[in-house]
Amino acid sequence: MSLRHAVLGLLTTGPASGYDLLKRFEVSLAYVWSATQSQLYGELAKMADEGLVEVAAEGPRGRKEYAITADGRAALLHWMTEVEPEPLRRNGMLLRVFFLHLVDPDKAVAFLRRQADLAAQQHDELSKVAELVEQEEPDQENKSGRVVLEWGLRASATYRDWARWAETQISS
Amino acid sequence: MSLRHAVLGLLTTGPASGYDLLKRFEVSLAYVWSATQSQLYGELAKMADEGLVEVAAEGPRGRKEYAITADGRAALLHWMTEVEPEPLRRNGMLLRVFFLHLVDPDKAVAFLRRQADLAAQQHDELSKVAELVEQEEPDQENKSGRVVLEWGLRASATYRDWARWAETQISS
DNA sequence: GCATGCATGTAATCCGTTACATGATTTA
DNA sequence: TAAATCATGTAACGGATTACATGCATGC
Repeated sequence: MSLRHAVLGLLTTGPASGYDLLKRFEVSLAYVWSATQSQLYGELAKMADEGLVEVAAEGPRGRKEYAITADGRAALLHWMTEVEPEPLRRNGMLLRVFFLHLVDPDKAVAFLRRQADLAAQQHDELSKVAELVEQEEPDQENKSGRVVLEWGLRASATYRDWARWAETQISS
Repeated sequence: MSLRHAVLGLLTTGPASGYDLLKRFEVSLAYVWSATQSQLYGELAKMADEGLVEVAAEGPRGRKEYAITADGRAALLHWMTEVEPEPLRRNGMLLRVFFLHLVDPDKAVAFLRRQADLAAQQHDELSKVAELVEQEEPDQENKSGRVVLEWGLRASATYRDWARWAETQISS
């Protein structure tokens, strides 16, 4: 049920079409909340029905620009502060590690090495993003973004270091 | 598609009924892979159809004990080493943080404080589990479990420290 | 005029959750 | 004998993915 809240959040910076939103899901929200194209269009239609958004303008090629309504804004704020985030309960990487004693030790090591490499790579990419962001003028809006970025940096470093440590545990 | 692999992994230690498996999902796999009762029974029936598991024994109250087959074992090993884990792409807590500039600063701080507390609590609980586990005789099977536990310890500590740091960022 | 990008929509299928429904066995 | 636990199954619904389908506008 969070897709609509992600949409509402994105619309707080101004009206946007489904197409615009899709790109913002792919870029800024890539690792925070993902959505497919067909999911988005369907959800926007439902949200318009329910009065959370409205079509503010129509453009060429059937483009519809949606704007958040007062009801939509209220729903967003309620969800942000009154609804508890669901803890994550599915992690395919960890599920594999849980049964890692079943595979050849060299395959287990290769698996962990790969996870460490992926995490290291992600950490490097985020570090580059962080450099760019640090040069921007700070404001309220990008402050939240920086806090999320910092989470990414810390999480990827933790993941990388854990995978390297795990490798030593399996080998011994 | 990982539910079946979780089931196969659990069955490598011996035959079990849907009911047995459900409890193991709730306890050992709680934060690794969750499943509901109706999902499990449905999946076991499908897996039996496909020859990944078989009914090895029947007991009182209609109890059916499932055992992993050679095909099931092959499917599990293939998935473990040849199929890349899906990166996580949805995190409701981070989605809220991404839009945290939209709420009153005191509500934002309260949100982060709560996340820090939850993470700290989880870290404490896992620490207690770790103490118990360290007293067990080490073997191949619990080695994987310890590696997962270590992930939990590191992830919860990172999460806790990040949330405390984020609080200072929002307040300033 | 052709390729690329903009732009929306629908259908089929799968996975997951919630709720309902039923009944046998054990234990206090 | 009543309560707790063991044990399985199904139906309805909602959310997510994949694939299909279509067509306009812009820039080269």
